Formats: sequence, structure tokens, C-alpha cells
Amino acid sequence: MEPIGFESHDHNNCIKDGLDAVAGYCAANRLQFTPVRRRALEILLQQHRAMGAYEILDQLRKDGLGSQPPVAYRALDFLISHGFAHKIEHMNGFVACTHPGHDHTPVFLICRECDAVAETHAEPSHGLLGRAASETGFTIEQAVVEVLGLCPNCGDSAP
Amino acid sequence: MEPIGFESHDHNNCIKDGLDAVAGYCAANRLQFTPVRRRALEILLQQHRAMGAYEILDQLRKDGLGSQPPVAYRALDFLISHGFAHKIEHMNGFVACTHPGHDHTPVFLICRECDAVAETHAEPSHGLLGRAASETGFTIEQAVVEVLGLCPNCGDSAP
DNA sequence: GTTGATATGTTATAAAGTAACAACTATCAA
DNA sequence: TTGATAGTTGTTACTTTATAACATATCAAC
Repeated sequence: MEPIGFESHDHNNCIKDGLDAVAGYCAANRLQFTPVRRRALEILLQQHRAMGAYEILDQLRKDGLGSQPPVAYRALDFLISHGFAHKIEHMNGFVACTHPGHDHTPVFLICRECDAVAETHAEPSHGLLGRAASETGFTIEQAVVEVLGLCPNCGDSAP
Repeated sequence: MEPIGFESHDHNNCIKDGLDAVAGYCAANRLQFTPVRRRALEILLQQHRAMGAYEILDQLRKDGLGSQPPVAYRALDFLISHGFAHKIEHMNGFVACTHPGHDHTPVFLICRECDAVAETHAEPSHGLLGRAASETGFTIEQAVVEVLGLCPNCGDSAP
């Protein structure tokens, strides 16, 4: 599973592919991919970094797509609840999912220098987490894994 | 490494031992373990669950130890920066560390039913995280790992 | 005891998130 | 095609979480 986000790539594809994948998933599952939701996702897709809800709201406002906080938070709730976006708890921010439609436990690599976020995966019921949980009889439902540090670009220049 | 928090235990020892360990560490390292800081830690130690900063502030206020938010946040900053407490990002809450004084990467098991928090450990440079990081050239500095689910007590009664 | 660093008290405000309700839109069955 | 229902958006007002800035007090070391 390759993290996406640090290496250079054709970013137009990220946006288009992301929107298309979600549009398709919504069509197939009778979910309403409304203008607000679509635009919110597009805004997130434009950057591989965590954005604040109010930052997203500012953009929506410029497009005449809602100007009050609940509009942004509701769009984000929709995107998150269907796995199209994730919340970065550590930053009170949000990122687009890099492979929407698949059930997964995301692991984020977050650069403290440039705020870039790369997403990869782990299966929490295996490995360290699973072992600690099963030892105590704890039932895992969800895992928040956020790794902070320096991305390849920032690590090289400012070590 | 055994998680602490779910099984029954002599809780008076948790409080006393926690305070003693931190007091000793502070004495040895010329840190000021002031009344506000000591009481904030004691409040956290009284419960194996995440508490909000304002919840802690309420308690401090009752003891005449400060009544404004910065007092609580500064005490928590001190405790966290020296590893005596941790922030649970997922809940905007704080817990006492169960083994202060040791450098470590905490992993939290959080019960969504009763809010109990157990702390265990992982070494992020090994395992899944380390592999994902080294593949991309990412330098890990810190990891936030919060596992949500049901503790043994709540999982049995309400599955 | 003076000085420089550290800690606390306080005011004010920023940032993040939600409750509640009214108005609009999609969906689908009759 | 109408009407019932569920889902979505607009808006007001508010709660919760967190911090900036500055004055005052205390500590620690010389």
C-alpha cells in the first residue's frame, strides 16, 4: 500500500479521479452528491494537506454555496461518514481520502514543516494494537493513527 | 507491557504513586512542581478517563487555585511537555500518564461507552508505521495512536 | 538583596463545533 | 401529479475549546 501525497505527481488527476470515484459511488448507492458536497470535496482534493472547516467555508462562501459554519460541517460530516474524507484529529483539520469507496483504517503521515498529509493503511486488529487489545479483552471499533514528523522534502532541507 | 485502566485495582496507589513519581522526577530535574500543577495532576490521576480542560479548571477553582482557562491550560502544558500527562486528541481531553518519567510513544485504548482510557505502548519506528514511513523517506518524530471501541466491562454487558 | 527567569492572575478574544428550527428539494408510492 | 416522507440547506444563536497579551508575583542563583 503506497502512501500518496509527498512525491510529485499529476495533481489534476487527483482532483478529477477523486471527484469521479465519489460521484460514481454516490450514484451507485443512491447518495446525493450535491453541489455543496461536491465543492467541499473538490476544495479538499486541491491540496494534500489538512484544511480547517472554516477555511473550507471561506471557499464555499466565495462560490455562493453557503456562508454559515453548519454548511461546511454538514458537508464534511457527509464526506467523512461515507469515507470520502478523513478528520485529522491532531490538527482539527480535514483531508480528502486518497482511495474512496474502500472500507479502511487510515494512517496519516503528517509533515510538521509543510503540513502535507500522506495516507496509508493499517489493519488494527493485527500487530501491536491488536495484541494490546486482545490481551485486555478490548474490542477495537476504530483507530486514529496520526504520525507526525518530516516529509522527504522538508527532512532533506531542514534536518 | 500491560495496559492499565480497565481491570480493578487499588486506585489509591495510582494516585499516590503517580504523584510521588512526578514529584521525584521534578526534584531530580529542577522542575517546579507547584501547587497548581500538582493538583491538576492529582485531578487527572483520580480517574482513568479523559477529562476536559474546563472540567479540570472547575476543580482547581474549588480549591482556590486559579479560575481562568490559561491556568488550567498552562498546568496541562507543563504536565504534557514532561510526559506526566497526555492529550487525547479524539476527545479534546487529557489523561494522566500511567508511567511518568519514561520516554515513550503512548497508545490509548478508549471505551466509547464509559470513556475509560487505558494506556499501552508502541514503538512507531517498528511495525506498520515504520515500514510505511521508511518506504517514503518520512522521518517519524511523534505518533498519535488512539484506538476506540469497547472495554471488557462494557463489551460484555452491551455487545 | 538584586537580578533574570519562571510561574501565576486576569482580561479579552480567537477558533472550533453544535442545537434548533424553518424552508426547500428529491424520491417514490398511490 | 399529487401528496407524504425523508433528506438537504439556510440561518440564528450558542457552546466548547484554546490562546494572546500583559501585569504581578515568586523562585533561584549569584
